Amino acid sequence: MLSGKKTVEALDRMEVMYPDARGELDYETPFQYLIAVILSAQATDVSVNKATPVLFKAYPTAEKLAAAPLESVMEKIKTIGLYRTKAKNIIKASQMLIDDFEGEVPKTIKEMMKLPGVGQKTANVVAGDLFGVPAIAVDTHLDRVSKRLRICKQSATVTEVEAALMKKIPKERWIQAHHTMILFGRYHCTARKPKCPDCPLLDLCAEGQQIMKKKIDLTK
DNA sequence: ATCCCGAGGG
DNA sequence: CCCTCTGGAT
Repeated sequence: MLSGKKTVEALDRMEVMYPDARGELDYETPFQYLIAVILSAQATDVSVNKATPVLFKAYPTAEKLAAAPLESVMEKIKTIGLYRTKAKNIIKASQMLIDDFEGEVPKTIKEMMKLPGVGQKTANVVAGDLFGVPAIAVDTHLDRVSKRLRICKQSATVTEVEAALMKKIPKERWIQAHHTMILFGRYHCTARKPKCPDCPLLDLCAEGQQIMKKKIDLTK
């Protein structure tokens, strides 16, 4: 298992690679950010950014989206995928914002998770980015990167990955670490063809060294 | 554990 | 063709 000290060292090097990492979803209001993050589940932010301008032009506020016809919303977000579930979720979530949260995005992770389509990961992202609530949202990239670096064990659940990261990374760095690790995972430590030969973290990475060995063995 | 689910990359 | 994408609900 990678120590806390080496985990921070790994994070430092990732921040050199991605100095100004931040979310890449487009939005204009807190409400729109919440919706965009809900829509980004199992989808690329590129595909979300392609659909949301049309959606937010028609339904820019919780009031508008809460009253929107299901068919119309489905059609506008169809290209994102998982569109039936997501259309229902964002309409219902908008209705709940009006009915239960005075039309505002709730300020706590616990309250946000009452909204349909909002789980631990989405709530962490939104609370962190909108309200500065210290949190580390573990998505597919953080999960993969953490396991390859052995920051946590291979079998760790999302909650366990989150706990390991929170333990090993200073609290004031949690939110930035999330964005940095996303970009590192998205563009460098990719799921399929990770750029291990060109990785500044290779000496810290158990998986990377294993992958490199296999390549050498294959060429042999 | 399984379903949802289109777009893009390899 | 197959895999992956800032997951969540059942």
